[in-house]
Amino acid sequence: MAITENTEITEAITDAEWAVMRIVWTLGEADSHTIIDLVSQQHDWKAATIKTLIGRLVKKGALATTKNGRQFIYTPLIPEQAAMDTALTSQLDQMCAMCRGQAFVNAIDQTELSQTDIQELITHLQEKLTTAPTTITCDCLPEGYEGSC
Amino acid sequence: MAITENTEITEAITDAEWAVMRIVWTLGEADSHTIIDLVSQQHDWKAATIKTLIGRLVKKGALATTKNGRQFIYTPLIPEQAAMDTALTSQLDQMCAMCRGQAFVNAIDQTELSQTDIQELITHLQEKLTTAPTTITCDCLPEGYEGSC
DNA sequence: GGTTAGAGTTTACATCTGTAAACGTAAAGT
DNA sequence: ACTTTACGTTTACAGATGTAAACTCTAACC
Repeated sequence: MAITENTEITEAITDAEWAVMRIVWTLGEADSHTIIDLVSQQHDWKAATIKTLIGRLVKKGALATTKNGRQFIYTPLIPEQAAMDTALTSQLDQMCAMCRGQAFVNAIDQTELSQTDIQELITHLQEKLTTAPTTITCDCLPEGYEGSC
Repeated sequence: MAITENTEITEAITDAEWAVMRIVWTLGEADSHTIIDLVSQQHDWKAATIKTLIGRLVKKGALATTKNGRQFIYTPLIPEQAAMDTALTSQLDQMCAMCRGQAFVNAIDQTELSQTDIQELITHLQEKLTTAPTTITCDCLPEGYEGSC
C-alpha cells in the first residue's frame, strides 16, 4: 500500500521538461496557471505546449498532483539535486573514463561557483585525493585492447 | 576555400553515436570494419546499426572520410575534449545556477579521478576562489521574481 | 439553473533517435 | 571475365521529443 505507485522514479527528464521542473522545484508546489505563466516568460512556448510538458511529467512520475477545486496543485516527486546528479552522471558515464578529469576542469572553468561551493569542492577533492589511484585507464576500447585517447 | 565545408561543427552527438566516436577518437582513425568490430564488442548492436551511426556522424560533420581503395578511413572532425565540454556544459546550463556547485560535488564523488586530475582540479579551484562571488543567485524564476531552490 | 471560462486530456504532427534490413556497386578473388 | 564480398547508401519503422491545436468537462459567475 504505497502512497504513490512510484513504479520507477527513474524516467529521464527531457530538456524541455527541465524548464517546468525548475519552476516547481523552486516554488515547492504550483498550479498550472503559475507554471504556465512563469515558464512563458522564459521560453517562447504556447500555453498548450507547457500543458503537454506538465502532463508528461505527471505521467512519468516526476510530478504529483493534488486536487484543489477545479484544478491541480503540482509538487515534485523527484528531488532536484537527484535529477541533476543523474543527468550529469549519465552524461559522464558515456565518456572516456580517462578524460573525465579534464572535462571537470573545463566545466568548472566555465561555471560560476560561489566561494562556499569552491571551498566544499576543494575539501572533497582533498579527501578524495587520499584514496585516489595514480592513473585512470582509458576505457574506450573493448576488453583486452590497448589504447588511450 | 575551406578544406572541409565545416558548416557548423556544432551538431550534438547522440548517446549511441558517442560509442562510435570514442573508438575513432581513441584510434585516431579507423575504417568501418574496425569500428564495427570494436563497437560490437561493447554494445549488442548489429553491424547495420553501427553503419547507420557512422553515416549520421559523417553527415553531421563529426567524422571525415578519406577514400582508401574500396573503403573509407574515418577521422574525427571534432576533438573529443570539445565534445565532452559541450555535452557537460549544455547539461549544466539548463540546471539551476545555484545548485551547480553541489552537482559538481556529487558528480565528482561518483567519479574515479587520478591523483593528477584531482590536484589539477584543486589548483584550478584555488585560483578560481580568488575571484569567486560570495553567492550565486538561483535563476530558476523569470526576471524580477524571487525564489531559490 | 444556465452559461462560460479555464483546467486537464486527446489528438496531431514533424523531427530526432535507436535499431536494422535491403540494396547497389565496385573491389577482390578464382 | 565472373562471381562473390563487403562497403557505403537507402529505406524502414517504432518510440521519444518539441511544439501546439482541439476538445471535454466541471467549477464559478450571473
